[in-house]
Amino acid sequence: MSLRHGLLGLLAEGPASGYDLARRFQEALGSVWPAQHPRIYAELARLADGGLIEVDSHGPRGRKAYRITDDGLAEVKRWLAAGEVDHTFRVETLLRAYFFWLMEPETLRAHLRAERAFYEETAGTLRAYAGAKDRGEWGTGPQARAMRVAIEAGIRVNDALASWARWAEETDPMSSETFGTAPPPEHEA
Amino acid sequence: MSLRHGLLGLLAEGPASGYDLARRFQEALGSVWPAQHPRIYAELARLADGGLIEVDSHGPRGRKAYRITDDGLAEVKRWLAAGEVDHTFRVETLLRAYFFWLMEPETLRAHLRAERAFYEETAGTLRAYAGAKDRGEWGTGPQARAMRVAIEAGIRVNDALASWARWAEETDPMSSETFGTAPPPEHEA
DNA sequence: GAGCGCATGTAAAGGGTTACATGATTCT
DNA sequence: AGAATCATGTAACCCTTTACATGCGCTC
Repeated sequence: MSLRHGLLGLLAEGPASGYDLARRFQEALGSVWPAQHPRIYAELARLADGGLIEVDSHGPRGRKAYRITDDGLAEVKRWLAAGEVDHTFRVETLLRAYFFWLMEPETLRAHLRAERAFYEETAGTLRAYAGAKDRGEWGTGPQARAMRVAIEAGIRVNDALASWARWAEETDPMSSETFGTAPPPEHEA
Repeated sequence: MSLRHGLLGLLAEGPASGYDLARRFQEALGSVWPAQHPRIYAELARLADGGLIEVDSHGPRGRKAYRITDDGLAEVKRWLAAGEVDHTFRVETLLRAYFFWLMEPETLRAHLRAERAFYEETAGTLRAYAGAKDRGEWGTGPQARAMRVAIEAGIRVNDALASWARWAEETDPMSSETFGTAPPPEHEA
């Protein structure tokens, strides 16, 4: 359950409404932690109930902005400091790989091509963002720096998966006698 | 909802009971797709209800082994062939990176060290598995080859995250004036 | 004044986790 | 005989997704 802490973290940057948070979750964290508005509104109500956030202001069409409280800020920091990191890696691409042996060779090749294209494109997009950050186009404050670090992780992971898909295409492991006879693959960049 | 297809995929290798599947999900897919036994038993009941699997045999202490049906096999293959891959990347490490700016410098350094150690160790373990596979110690059939490909993805992703954590430790982005002034980082292996 | 985007929510159904419960077999 | 482990399930709770519902304010 990290939606709770994700919301607190975003609110630590400044007051925001449920609508804002839904948009920012989608844009900034969407590929890492999807969250739809119903859950966000529900969680905001719970957080307000627990005194971790409070209503900051009322705006135009029923808009309600929340502000993080001292208790709330302490809670995010506690969460970040506590080492209990869940290292589960929920990525469908990896799950599917276990079942490649069930696929027709041509289907598999098409799949790997598409995957590689996707990860290469994503890595490229992230690199462009990173470049903009490095040129200071998004500010140089702590948040911008943290975002830069997060983007770097995204670049490296997407690169890794792109290179994996390329490797899998090239060694064509499911239709040849590659394994059990050939030397282990080199781990190039 | 991929537990359904994960179960079908495992059953495509041969009959198994809910208990078996829970163990295999934990061991083989646990770091990628966690699944607890209550959900597995429930899903098996649903799959049997839909005619995608059927009871294969009854064993010792109430053991019920299931077998995949032709419909079930067709359904996994359909799923694998359909290109609708969800590229969401649910990894808590990445989520936390967005909030690094809320951490004390020493806490952050300790966190990055621990993360790097974890990913390096995991990559090492996977490399050992991969070596065993390459020596043919786990057979050379289609399943073993698919497993090898999946492990390769794990190695590359864990390496990527280890190298990211090392990079973040070294550039110390949250306590220095690295960004907005320095040249972009090199993307070494 | 028509239409779009803002903004909040409820409802229903399903997915996932944790705790509880039970009994059978095998091992020592 | 006692302990460990095999094996299946139910119950409660929470998280997540999708669909439905509503109304305000701005722009054209």
